[in-house]
Amino acid sequence: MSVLDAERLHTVYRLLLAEYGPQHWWPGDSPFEVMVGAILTQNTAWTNVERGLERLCDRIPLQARAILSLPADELAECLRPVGYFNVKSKRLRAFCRAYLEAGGLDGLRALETEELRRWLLRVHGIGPETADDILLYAFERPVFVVDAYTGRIFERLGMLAGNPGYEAIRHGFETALGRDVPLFNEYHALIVRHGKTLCRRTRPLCARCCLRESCPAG
DNA sequence: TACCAGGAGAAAA
DNA sequence: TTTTCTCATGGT
Repeated sequence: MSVLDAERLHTVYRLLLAEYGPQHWWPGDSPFEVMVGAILTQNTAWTNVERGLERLCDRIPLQARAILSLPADELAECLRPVGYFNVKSKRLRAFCRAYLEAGGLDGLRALETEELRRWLLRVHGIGPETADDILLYAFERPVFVVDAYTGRIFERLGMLAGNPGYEAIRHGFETALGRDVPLFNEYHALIVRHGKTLCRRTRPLCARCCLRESCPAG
């Protein structure tokens, strides 16, 4: 049973913010760069994404038409440091085609949040987490991003149980916290920061975890 | 050396 | 419908 109540979630947020400080996400100069980064960072460390973006931007401007103008194999070669470069080359091209067909940034901005989310999920290579990354960090829509760290950390805190699934967890956070874009932005970034630092599967259960002494789960 | 990373889609059961 | 497999470079 899940117990994602507002008070406990805010307590965890305050602890994380006190421990790590503001994370200033997303690291991208434009909404389009955020969207590209969201696709490239799937199951990949951000440092690898930065290398790939740098190689890509050395060749072309970071624009949908320019990306599509690159032959698929050359795009993949640019993306080699990212990992999964053949897969991500196809996904990025699919996104760029859909993006242009939808009328670019203005066309997508005109869509209501749920409509935009459905549009994103229809694009090859964009699943729930990537769609929500894009909604929150590129379009500033009040959508909470759930990732593997979220499930891992809040299960350990006793606030999630029984593998409730992506949508249920997302709904739980959004219901408890309200539609607060700055809070969602910082909270997800802090979860990732904490997860990277202390909560890998192979490490002891939050041995030095900043949440341990003040664990909202008691 | 082995494990993991800011997942998603295809294939198999 | 649910579970398992595949994609891949770079850091720890």
